[in-house]
Amino acid sequence: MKPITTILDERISAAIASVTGATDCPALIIPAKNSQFGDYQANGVMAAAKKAKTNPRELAQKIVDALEIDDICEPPEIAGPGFINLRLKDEFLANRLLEVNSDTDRLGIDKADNPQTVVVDYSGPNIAKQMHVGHLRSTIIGDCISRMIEFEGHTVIRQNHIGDWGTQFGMLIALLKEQYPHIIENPDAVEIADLEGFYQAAKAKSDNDEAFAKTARDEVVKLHNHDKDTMAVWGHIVDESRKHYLPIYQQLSVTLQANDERGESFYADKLADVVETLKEQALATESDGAMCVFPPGFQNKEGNPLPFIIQKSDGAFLYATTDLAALRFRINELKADKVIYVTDARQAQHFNMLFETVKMAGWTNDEIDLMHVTFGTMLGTDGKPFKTRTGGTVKLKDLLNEAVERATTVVEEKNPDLPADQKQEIAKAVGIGAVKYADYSNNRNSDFIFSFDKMLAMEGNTAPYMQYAYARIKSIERKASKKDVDIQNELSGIKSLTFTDEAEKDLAKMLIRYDQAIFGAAAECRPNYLTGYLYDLAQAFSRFYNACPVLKADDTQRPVRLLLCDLTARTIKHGLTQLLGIDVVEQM
RNA sequence: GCGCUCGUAGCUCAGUAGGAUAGAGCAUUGGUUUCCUAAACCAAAGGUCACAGGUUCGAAUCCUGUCGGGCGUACCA
Repeated sequence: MKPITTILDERISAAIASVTGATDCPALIIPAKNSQFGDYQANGVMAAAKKAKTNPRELAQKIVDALEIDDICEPPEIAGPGFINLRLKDEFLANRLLEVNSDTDRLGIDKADNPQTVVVDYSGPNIAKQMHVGHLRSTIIGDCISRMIEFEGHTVIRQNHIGDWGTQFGMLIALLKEQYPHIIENPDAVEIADLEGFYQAAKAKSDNDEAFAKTARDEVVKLHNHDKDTMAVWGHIVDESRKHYLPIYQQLSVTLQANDERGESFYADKLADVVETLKEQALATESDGAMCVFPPGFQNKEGNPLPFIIQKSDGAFLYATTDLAALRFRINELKADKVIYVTDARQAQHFNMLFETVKMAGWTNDEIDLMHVTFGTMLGTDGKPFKTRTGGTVKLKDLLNEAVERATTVVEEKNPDLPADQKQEIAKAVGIGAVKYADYSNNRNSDFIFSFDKMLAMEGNTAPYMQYAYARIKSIERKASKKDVDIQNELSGIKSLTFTDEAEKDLAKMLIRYDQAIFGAAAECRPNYLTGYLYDLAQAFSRFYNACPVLKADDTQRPVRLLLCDLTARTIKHGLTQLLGIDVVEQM
């Protein structure tokens, strides 16, 4: 279905063109800022009047006179300096709602006309270490972006650019070989429960033991030469690390799979060629012994050109080199039309230089959209970077477990009589949902203060608020049979709708706006646009629920209300589970 | 120094191309439960959108400057 704003925009833009002759004056339709102004407003008339050098209110009148829109709206009103205010006709709203309602899979949202291939790079844990809170934002924001773009009908290629290569693996391999001499023959027999602890031990040993440090360096060389024994141990480390982070993805309902991994190791043998190519193009030059590209517009503290270093003076490659190789791969091999990097804002300069270098090298073109989706830092309630009480890094596993524990307490309090396994299911959905939602609902560019108390207060714009709205609808459905209401029968019998209460109409108007919420959120990679919509929807439902009895309504009102309930539940469920990866529960 | 980013109610935050009287939640005050889940609903109060200029019919939003916070700025990722 064509979005309402698009329909209105086309009609009014056409009217503007017919009156002024200008075809470059869009109507600028948005949902009305204030309900007293109707349902939608056109903001474009003032700009059009300026271009045509006429009085905006007079122009608005001419546009309204030329406008053919009475199949959709009540007679438009002109207000203020030249706004055109539009109010949907009940009949149009009702038909639109029926149409959305009948589309079980996509809720009236068409797939993209021109599907693209979109590479989304997110999460990217360093596998020698546990996932900590720093990985949370990239992981879940990237996941939401992937889900939204995929739902729009594009082909999404998820890339988990894991840190699985480099000097730290030399140390790990050296220590493993030392402690488990048989690891080469039978790596699977060696279980590394605490990979990070093991890594810390290896690092400490390397700092204090010169012989060990040399062995570790030798292992790095062997790694680069794909020495069979060393690779076997390395492969085992990667396997073991997967046991740590895949369950966390599962717990978070993040869609990343093992086969989305394309880590640094994958690009290791492509790095020399990256440097060679850039040298041949005379883009890479030597400076202080390092191979550097100098994209214009960047400078260092001394005011000199800032290098994008692609090879260290000792010959080693860096993450800039790997990112160059990865981006070239994504464009050439994965055929990306768009590449989205989801990392924190501190890396903005790095990605600007990366994109600039790739443009200079001619590896990309104007058709390909390279996008760095940034986000701010997660802070503690003291406004400083989020740490444990003792000042350590907060492990993601611990944080998620605490969220579920706290949610368990709330469930016990609110609903002590439910079966234990159901309480556990609710606590999991609420706890994890609250953590994810708190992140999604913020503007991702802001630093945000992580507070269990705030997110699990479960009031306001939080996941539990929406989960609760959903559960209340499910409760109505459960109660229906006891009151001799056959929901399926009533719903399927609906041929037309008549609204009898403002709360019904307000809810209906929210329900037909889901498409816009998704388009806006996906286009700008801003999950908070989607959560904002879902919150508005849940609020509209809560008001409706409060004002309009459903099961007790009479035969003329009940089918409409049942439909509103059913579609609200489906929309909330779709938004939460399909796009945000947050579970809903039947009861809470 | 240069660059990026932020500064909105007591607190935590929204504010989707420059649009109308700047919005939520928490906290505060008051109201709603013989009724489908009160994890809810309704209402009141709360603002110099850091500050100063500018652009224009109109600025939290764009430009310039100032102040303040965070981050980045040559071989970590």
